Amino acid sequence: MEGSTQNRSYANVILPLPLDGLFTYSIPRKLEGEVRPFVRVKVPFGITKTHTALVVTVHNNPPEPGITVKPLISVLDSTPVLLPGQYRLWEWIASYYMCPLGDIMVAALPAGIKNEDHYRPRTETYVRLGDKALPQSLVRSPKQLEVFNKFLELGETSRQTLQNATSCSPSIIKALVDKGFLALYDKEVGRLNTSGDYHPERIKPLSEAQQRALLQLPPSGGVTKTLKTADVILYKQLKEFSKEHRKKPTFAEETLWSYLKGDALGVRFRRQHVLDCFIADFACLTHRLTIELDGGYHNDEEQAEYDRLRTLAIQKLGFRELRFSNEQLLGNIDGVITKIKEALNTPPEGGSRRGASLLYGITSSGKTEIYIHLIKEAIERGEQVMYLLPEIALTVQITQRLQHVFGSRLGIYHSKYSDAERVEIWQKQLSSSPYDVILGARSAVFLPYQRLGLVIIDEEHETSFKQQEPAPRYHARSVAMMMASWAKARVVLGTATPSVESYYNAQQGKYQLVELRQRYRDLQLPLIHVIDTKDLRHRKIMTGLLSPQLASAVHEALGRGEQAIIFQNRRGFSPVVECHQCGWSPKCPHCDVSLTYHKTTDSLSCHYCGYTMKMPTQCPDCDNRELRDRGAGTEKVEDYFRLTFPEARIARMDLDTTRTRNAYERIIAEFSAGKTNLLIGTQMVTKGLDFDRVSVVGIISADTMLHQPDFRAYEHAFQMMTQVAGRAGRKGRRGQVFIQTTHPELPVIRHILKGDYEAFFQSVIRERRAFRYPPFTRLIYVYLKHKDERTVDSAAIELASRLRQAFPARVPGQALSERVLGPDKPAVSRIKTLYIRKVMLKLETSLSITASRQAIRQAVAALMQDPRYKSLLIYYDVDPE
DNA sequence: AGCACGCCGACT
DNA sequence: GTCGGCGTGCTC
Repeated sequence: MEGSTQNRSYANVILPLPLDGLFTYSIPRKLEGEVRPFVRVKVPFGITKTHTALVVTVHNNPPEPGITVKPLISVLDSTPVLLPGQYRLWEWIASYYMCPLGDIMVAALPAGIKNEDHYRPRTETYVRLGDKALPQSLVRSPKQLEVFNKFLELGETSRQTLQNATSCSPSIIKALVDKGFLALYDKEVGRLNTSGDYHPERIKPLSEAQQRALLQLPPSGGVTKTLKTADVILYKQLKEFSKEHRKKPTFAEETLWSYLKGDALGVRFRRQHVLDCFIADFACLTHRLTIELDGGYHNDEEQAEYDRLRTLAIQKLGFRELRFSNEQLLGNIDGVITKIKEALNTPPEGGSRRGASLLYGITSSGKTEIYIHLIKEAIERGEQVMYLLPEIALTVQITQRLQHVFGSRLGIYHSKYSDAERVEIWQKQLSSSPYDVILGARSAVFLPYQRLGLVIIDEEHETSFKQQEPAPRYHARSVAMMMASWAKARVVLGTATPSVESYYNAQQGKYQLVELRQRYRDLQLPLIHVIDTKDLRHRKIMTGLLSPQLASAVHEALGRGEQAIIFQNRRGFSPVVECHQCGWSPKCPHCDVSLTYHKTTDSLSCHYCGYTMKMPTQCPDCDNRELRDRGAGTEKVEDYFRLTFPEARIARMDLDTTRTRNAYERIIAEFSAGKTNLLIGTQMVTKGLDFDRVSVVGIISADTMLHQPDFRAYEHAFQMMTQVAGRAGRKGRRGQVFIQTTHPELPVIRHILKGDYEAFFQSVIRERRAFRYPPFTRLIYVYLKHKDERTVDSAAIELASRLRQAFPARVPGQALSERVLGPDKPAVSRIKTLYIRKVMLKLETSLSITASRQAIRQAVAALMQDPRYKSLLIYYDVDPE
């Protein structure tokens, strides 16, 4: 706008949007001195919006003509929020995983840094009931009605939540607002130092009367929501309570006191599980905790609560706990550590990076002791340590243990932590006194590290290190190894069931292989039985879900006061419901999947988009009342066990029972304490939990794992089953594992049975080589999405042929040498009303990645020239799991 | 992503 | 004739 172009400077920034590339803004004179790389700035974007962007470069080159430059609005930081090396990592991820830089910014920065000046409250658009619903204007469009019903069900929520819950476009909500049914307002969320993400408003549904009045429906009208009266009452009390006590000590403290004194309000809080949400808050705010509560408890429950609070205090305040447990030491620990250290300090021939070690140790062979030892040494050298674990393995057991050893030098970082806490850790890592050790899930790779010296990736084989759904689809193991190589840091990969890639690398001499073959105190490996369910069913010996062998083993174990774990890798009651007469089966209206029946809620739900409906009482096609369910999920397994073992104390652990903040830990704690003795669950039960009294593990059906249409199916099946099997048999008795399958003859099963990883690896690697799969090739999936099926289909066919030109088969005419496969309809070929196709690229590792990526981008760009494909959505999955 | 613009069909 | 659905394009 101003005339002078002298000395006028510009900033190139990243926006937290799924857009590639940087945007250029001019820097107003008065802000010139403040804008530096990696400070956040507020910028105008589009006609109405402003965003918090991150400055990457400051320069004097006016942008190309035709681009209008807007001035940035303000500068939010006086010091950078990123270390220089971090941006390099972002660039690497964006290019390697073929995703927009903006998506990486979204994934990397905690929301509090990303969205606003984190010292001020952040606002979110919330939806409430409109005040002037026009009497005659009924909600006519089915989409609007769906959204509105969802709103009635959820109560006041953020606009985003409502949008996600219904997978609707923003315009639908806007339409409802225009009609006066809904209204929007800004709400402050995510204040610093509140760790619960609990918003009382969220649990306030509308009364039935309100709903009906609003919808102008007769009493039996379309709204079928059961109101939770208790929630409303609770909410009111919460509100009044907080109003009264605003000036006093924090709400959380009062609430907690109220509970501890046992007065009525507190008791109700307890019963409602609301208290849990405040405990972390409380621990975060005050030191008085340990002093005031000490000795003040009367019974076991309070004692347990106290222990929990103390743990939180240690975590949140860096409070130093001076109690050390007697670490059980293995006889050979010194030898092992010497060997690892040797490996870590000797770079492989010709390589510039430090060596990486693959620590292959069977369950309870003492891997954690080794990590602790290595971490201590790294700290002594003045280095920082990044310790990655899969989300589900980050349990109290492991965090407490490290807490005991490293106290305030340890920071914990994962998605269950509130945003405020994540911001705090981020800030601390930027400061002059960062945590020496970060224990975290995959997103911990994005934290700033100033002097990274050791990277530990535990449960290295876990597929959850690879992010699946929103971009960036990165593999934390690969990212961490990249970081380590830049920082010249040492790497330890630990696992009881190495991934095929890592073990192959070890064999090739890229990693040093360290094996721990001895189990702690010479614990015996469990005895594994493979049960041929096809045969048993055929001979009518088995009719339900359980073979007689497994049933009697469970029976005996429980009788002896021992415990059992039952694994079924599928949640819900049954994955398919079907009409007995005409074969009709309920499908998701938005996705290409059958709806899963959930008995606890008597509803059908889609595990891809979250769509839910009531279970119909009769078939809508032929009115037949007999709807049968096929297949079994954890709910059905639970039901079955309750019938078969009425005396058992059963707990179920899956996504549905662990929704709330502390449910997971509670289930584990109860099982660990023996309050329950039969644990039924999905993958969650396989993870790093050490129970002493589990003598039987049952795998209800191995078939679901073996039949995945995926080249990694056997690898995953082997890992999963070996991991569950490892839960059996701790002290004393030798554990027993029962694997029920209709394919007992498969080599994988044999390998699991013998616990023979080497043989399993050999058979898999042979196949991978023959069929040119990783680690011999690199896979890139190209996904195409569109709401019209014919459009995606033709686009996918065209893209595949363009790619085939760029990547011809190595030997023309020989199917096995194809580099481009597909297009395919993925197993779930429609999600959230979009049809999906996939083209697979199988590229030799010898091909240049950079050149390949460019060729792919070119092919896609050429495809997008076609006006029919303008609303086509394309994204990539590099190194899919 | 999210917002505005602009084109179509179903109502006053 | 207009309202409001929905598709398209653009954002420094």
